[in-house]
Amino acid sequence: MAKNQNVSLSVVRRLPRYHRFLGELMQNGVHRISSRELADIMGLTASQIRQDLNCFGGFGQQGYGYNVETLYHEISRILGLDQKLRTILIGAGNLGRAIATHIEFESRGFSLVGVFDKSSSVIGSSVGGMTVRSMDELAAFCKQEEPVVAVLCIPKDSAQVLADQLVELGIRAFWNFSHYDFAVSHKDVVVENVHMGDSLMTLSYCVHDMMDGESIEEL
Amino acid sequence: MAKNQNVSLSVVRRLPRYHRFLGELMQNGVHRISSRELADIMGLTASQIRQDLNCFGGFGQQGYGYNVETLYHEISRILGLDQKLRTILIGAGNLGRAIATHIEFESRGFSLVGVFDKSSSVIGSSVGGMTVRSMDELAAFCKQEEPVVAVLCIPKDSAQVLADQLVELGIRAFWNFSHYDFAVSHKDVVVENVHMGDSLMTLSYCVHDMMDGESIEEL
DNA sequence: TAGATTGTTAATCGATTAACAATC
DNA sequence: TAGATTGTTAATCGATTAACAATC
Repeated sequence: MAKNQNVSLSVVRRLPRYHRFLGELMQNGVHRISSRELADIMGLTASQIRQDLNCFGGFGQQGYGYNVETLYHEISRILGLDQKLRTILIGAGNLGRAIATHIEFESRGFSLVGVFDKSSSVIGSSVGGMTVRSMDELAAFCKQEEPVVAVLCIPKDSAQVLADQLVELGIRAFWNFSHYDFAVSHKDVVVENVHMGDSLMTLSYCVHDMMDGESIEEL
Repeated sequence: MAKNQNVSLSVVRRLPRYHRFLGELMQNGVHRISSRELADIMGLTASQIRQDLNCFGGFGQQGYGYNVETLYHEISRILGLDQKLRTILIGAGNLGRAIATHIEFESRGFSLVGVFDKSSSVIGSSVGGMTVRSMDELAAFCKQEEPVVAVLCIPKDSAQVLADQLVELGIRAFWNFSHYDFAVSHKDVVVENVHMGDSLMTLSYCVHDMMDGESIEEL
């Protein structure tokens, strides 16, 4: 039924934001919303919202708008949030521990089943109710537990070395926090990069751009 | 001299990635590179690289290409990495502490000058060589130290409440890790959102999309 | 029914790619 | 000089916005 053939990444990246706003509307007891109202709240155009949603099907009703609960659940389904992709996290340093404890994997379509590190100083310690395992156990663990997703919270060089090995062990998707650039990567493997350093540098540019604009005051 | 008038955000977001690859080339002792070679390494087109760079000036030389060191330093300058924007971090929970210790602010144009939290259980503790301050000290601290950037590692509701107050105190830019959506925000204030939850949900979609494609095997 | 709002097609806008003259 | 590669203009592609007939 779903007509999600080749939906562009631009559209897909907006879905979680729709999901977030619709969840909030639900909490506020709003049951019905038009594309125009939602557009005003989210700072988009009504056209764009209707175009985006119609990539996946006609969820609205002419003359009425959209039912908030229905749309929320449809988007949940489209994103696959009802699934539980078995996930391992590699690198239990500052960042890895924060992500393991801070991120709600379960409500986002994932299930964190193992945490690994190479350093004996953290192996055996507890992170988010999970015992950190040695990298030596990785292969056996993957054979037994069959995780499909790996969260990489390790330095660039380790990521580069580990990537191929993880694909060999059955990993099909990476949530990559390392500075290693997966851009040119394996076929049939999905990579989502979270390059915080890049994000911060972009902010730096924007701050200076804004401040320059102030002093010169162009026409 | 710089002709960076209204450079699109698409271009700006590619600059940190150029910076990263050029830094690596430098480390590998490469002194000269053509747009074609760089494009091959980065998985872009040579046209795009030349277009991007020419938003800021002609850094290359016909028949030769680009000098790696020169280009690296030019991009550093364009991004403002030589500056040190005074920055405070709010929220010393799991994520806040990880960001304070894990992110290299100094090499990215920022200088972390204060960490704040409202919880007495972390106030006074040390994070990345800094003592966590009480939120009660925030106003006085801002008056004295004049930070311009705030990193928000706090829950959505706190962020919503705090945002206006921080702008009042002179904050001009936010690096936002909260689920609060700054999209429709103050004028003359820059916001860079790092919505990890959205990123993870996007990954969920992509994984299912890839796996669906496998079983159906479409023409 | 009349009013409202969708789904969808057409028009516009912006970003990417191709082409090539300029020039090192 | 001849070869290579840029800077820049033109062509293409994709994404966003506008318009409107369909319909609840």
